Amino acid sequence: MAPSADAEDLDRFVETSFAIIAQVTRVGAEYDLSLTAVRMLGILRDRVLKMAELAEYLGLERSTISGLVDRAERRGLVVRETHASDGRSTRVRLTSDGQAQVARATADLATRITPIIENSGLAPKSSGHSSAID
Amino acid sequence: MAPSADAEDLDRFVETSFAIIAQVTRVGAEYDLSLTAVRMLGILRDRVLKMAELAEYLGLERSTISGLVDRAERRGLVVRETHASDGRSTRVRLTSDGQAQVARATADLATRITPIIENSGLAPKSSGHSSAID
DNA sequence: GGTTTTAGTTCGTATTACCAATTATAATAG
DNA sequence: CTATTATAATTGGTAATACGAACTAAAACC
Repeated sequence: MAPSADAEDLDRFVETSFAIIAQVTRVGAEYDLSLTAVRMLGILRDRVLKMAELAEYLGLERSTISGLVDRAERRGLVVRETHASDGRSTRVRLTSDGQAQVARATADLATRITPIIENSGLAPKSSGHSSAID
Repeated sequence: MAPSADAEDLDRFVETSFAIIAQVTRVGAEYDLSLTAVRMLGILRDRVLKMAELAEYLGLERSTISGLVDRAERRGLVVRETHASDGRSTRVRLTSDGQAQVARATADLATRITPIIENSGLAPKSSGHSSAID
């Protein structure tokens, strides 16, 4: 089950990952979004999450998420919605504008990432299929 | 040549990359090093570079590198060496302490990354071989 | 010698991130 | 049913990260 990777493969995989993140960062920069902001918007593509859940997904402190959402909200990319039955809880949702930007950015990304994969020494494992970007 | 990736593969690759970077970030945090600091030290593993070259490798401004190297130098991980024949040029080199930390961190990383690769839907392309982590 | 390039640094500002403390709401105990 | 405890998120303080513009110092060019 799955030909496991040796030390060189690991190095190559880390290297390729850095290259990809560099591209994500670059595309993000074109939209004036940080890597973290891009990650957050990517996660919110198909979900509505509470602040604490976002923190969990991103591996960051709740206080960091507050600022992150503040800035995204100020730009109209996301909105905060107060939970009906629990007044403490806030849920974050992409606006339609946010959705549009994420869609465009994702398309840009695909273009940039393809050549990296082709030169990575890594290949998709035939067709397993089970997408989602988070 | 090389079975090229479809849209789902791209998504999966981006997702896996984020997962890996999250692990690199986590291991870095254990050594109190940022993702960028880890990248820098990784690059310097087998090289001595000028400030401007480091900026190039990392895709950052020279002014950012100044601060980054400042902090790493303050901790004894790297040293600045003035070029003999060109008084403007500074070269950055890992100290032996820096080398030791990078070696340890790299080993830690391998442990954490292996399972991600196994579940990534991606596989090393047989044996091409040509390592290096930068 | 004087101007122009090149290499790095410094300064001001915004973002990112952490931790500790705080506010507001909910749940639980007595 | 108030009083305590727990949970959700925010605020404030600090450090690191990153940028661009302005600056210093050392070459290179003419």
